[in-house]
Amino acid sequence: MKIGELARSTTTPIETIRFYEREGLLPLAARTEGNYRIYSQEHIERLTFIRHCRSLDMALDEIRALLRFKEAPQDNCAGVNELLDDHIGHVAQRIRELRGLEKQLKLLREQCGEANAAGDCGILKGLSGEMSLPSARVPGRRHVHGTH
Amino acid sequence: MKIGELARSTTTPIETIRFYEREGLLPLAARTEGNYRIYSQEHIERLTFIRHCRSLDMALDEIRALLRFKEAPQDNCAGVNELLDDHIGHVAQRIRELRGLEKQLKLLREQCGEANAAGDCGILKGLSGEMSLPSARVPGRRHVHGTH
DNA sequence: TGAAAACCCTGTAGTTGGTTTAGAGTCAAG
DNA sequence: CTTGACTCTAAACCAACTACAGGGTTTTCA
Repeated sequence: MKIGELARSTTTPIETIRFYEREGLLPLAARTEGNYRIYSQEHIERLTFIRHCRSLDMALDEIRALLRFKEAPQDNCAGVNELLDDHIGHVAQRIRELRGLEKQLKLLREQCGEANAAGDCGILKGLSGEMSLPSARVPGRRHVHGTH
Repeated sequence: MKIGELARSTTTPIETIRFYEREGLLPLAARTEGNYRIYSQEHIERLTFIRHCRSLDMALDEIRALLRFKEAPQDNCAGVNELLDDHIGHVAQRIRELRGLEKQLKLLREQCGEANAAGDCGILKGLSGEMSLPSARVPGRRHVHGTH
C-alpha cells in the first residue's frame, strides 16, 4: 500500500508518517519505481502502536524505548513497567500543578466581579502583584506541558 | 539598573528578558554609553506582571492583550474578565483530559503486574491494540500542552 | 596601573512534535 | 493527451524559551 492508504487506515496525517520515518520511529520504507513509499501490514501495526502511545501523551523518546522492548521479546519487560510508572507519575504531577493553577485563576477571577474601568480592575491589580496571590511557580522545564 | 539586577529582582533569566524585549512585551530599554540596557522601577513592575501571568500559564499573546488593558486604564475591563474565563476553561479542559489519560495509563499498567519476557508483556500487548483500551484521542492542536 | 573576573552585547541554533508551503514528479481515468 | 489525484523533497514555521559562540565593557583588587 502507498502512504495515503496507511494514513487512512491509521488516521494519521501523511506528513506525520514521513516525520516519524525521519525520526527513526518507522523504518525506511521500500520504494516503487516512481519513488513512492510502499508499506505492509507490519507498518500498520507499528504505526498503530506509536499512535496509541501518543494518544497516551508519551514522548517520542519514550515510544522509541518501548519499540526497543517490542523488538527484543525475549528480554525482561521490567523497563516497560518502569517507563509506564514514570509516565503516570508525570501525568499525575501535571494534574496537581494544573489544579493549583485553576484555584489561583479562580481566586483572581473573583477580584473583578463586574466590568469596571481597567484602571480599577481587580484582576489587573492582582496580576501586578499589588494583591498577594498565593505563590505560583514560574514554569521551569517540565515533562508535561503547559496550557497552550 | 542593568539587566542583571532586573533579572535578580524578578527571578527571571537574563536571556528571557531580552527575549521579551524582542517579542515586544517589554519596551526597548534605554542604553548606556557602553550599550548596556538600563531599566527603572517601571520595568520591574511590568516584568513582574508578565512573570506573574506566565506563572499562571498564560500564553504570551494573552499577556500582550492584558498589557494593552493595563495601558488603557480608562477602558472597560470586560475583556480582561473574558480572557481570564477562557483561560480558566482551557486549564479545566486540560485537567479533564489528563485525568482520562491517567485512568487509561493505570488500566494499562495493570496488564503487567510483574516482570515478564517482553514478548508476553501485557502493556506492550495493550499498546499494540491487541487489547481494547477505552478510546483515547490522538492529540490535535490544543491550547493546554501535553505531558512533556 | 594593569589584569583578571564579572558582566553585558548580538546573533544564531536547538528544543518538541509536528504542520505548512513551495515546487516538482508520478500515475490512473476519460 | 490532459486533467486531477496522489506523491516526492526540502525548508520554514509554531511557542517560549535556552544555550551557545565570539565578542565588548566595567569592576575589582593586588
